[in-house]
Amino acid sequence: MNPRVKELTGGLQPNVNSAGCASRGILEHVTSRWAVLVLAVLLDGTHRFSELRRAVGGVSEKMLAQTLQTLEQDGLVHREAHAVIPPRVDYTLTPLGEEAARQVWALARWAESRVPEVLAARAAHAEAKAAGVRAEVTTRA
Amino acid sequence: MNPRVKELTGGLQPNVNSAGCASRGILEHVTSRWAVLVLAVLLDGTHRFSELRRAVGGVSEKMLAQTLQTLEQDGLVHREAHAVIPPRVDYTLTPLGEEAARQVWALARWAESRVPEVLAARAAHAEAKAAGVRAEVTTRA
DNA sequence: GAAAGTCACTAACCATTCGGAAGTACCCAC
DNA sequence: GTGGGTACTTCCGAATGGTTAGTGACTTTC
Repeated sequence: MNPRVKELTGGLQPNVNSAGCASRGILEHVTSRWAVLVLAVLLDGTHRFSELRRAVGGVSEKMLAQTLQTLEQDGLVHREAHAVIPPRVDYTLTPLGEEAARQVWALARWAESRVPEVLAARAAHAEAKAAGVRAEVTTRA
Repeated sequence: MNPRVKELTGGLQPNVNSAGCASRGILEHVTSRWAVLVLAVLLDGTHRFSELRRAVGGVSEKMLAQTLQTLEQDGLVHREAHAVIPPRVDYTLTPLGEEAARQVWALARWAESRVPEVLAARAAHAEAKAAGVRAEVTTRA
């Protein structure tokens, strides 16, 4: 496609780099703070609300409920409410959700495997900053 | 390992599901709103600040600067400032950053490929909600 | 000369989103 | 009666993000 035409028409293909593109919103949902963790946990199979709550350390019931609702709306998670008391709701990944979950699961494993390197980088950066060696491009008077 | 012992000691392996774990922070940084996009763009190679600003639609200079700083501190991005006027700063993925970038790049492509399905799910969900078919577990009086 | 432009940030202030705490309904156990 | 279980919802404050203006050192234009 002629680049000028693409620029004028905004392009016909989804592009996460385009601010108004639907794929941007989808990506934002999937990579949001709690969704990443919830999706990865659900890869183990169906979970109840309280099971998810316990599995994902630090999440509040509010944020969990909110996250699950978003994932359900996007069609990534299937919610099944049982007509029982106490209430029981099961959450399961849809096929679409599984695709996303596999990817964020790998990302989570990557983060876990790289803790020493990142911690070392942070320490080095803090040290360099304390020594004032970071090049200053725009110097404050 | 004995599950009881693991529970008491908090586990020795990094685990994103554990709220205080360093890997949680790493994952949060990598999956933060603008980092995902910046990492994916940098997979194409070194970029200047202004190039990144243009490539990632919708990001402000403030958020871009903030995101790049975080990525630099985590050791995912290498920042190289040139002693020239106008200022010129180049950003390049480190080997560590490349690993993360490849994963979020794949996720971005996935999001782009699944726009129709997600939009359909959202429409179906809105319709079901309007029809009031979502099962209510805790009914308001 | 003044004004505007380049670039990569930073500061100040306001807007939006997220988080903490409490509440909801209906049951059971002590 | 109190407290527990479950899956949410509501209210209000805290935190983050967005907008706007500013910074410095130069260059170009009028």
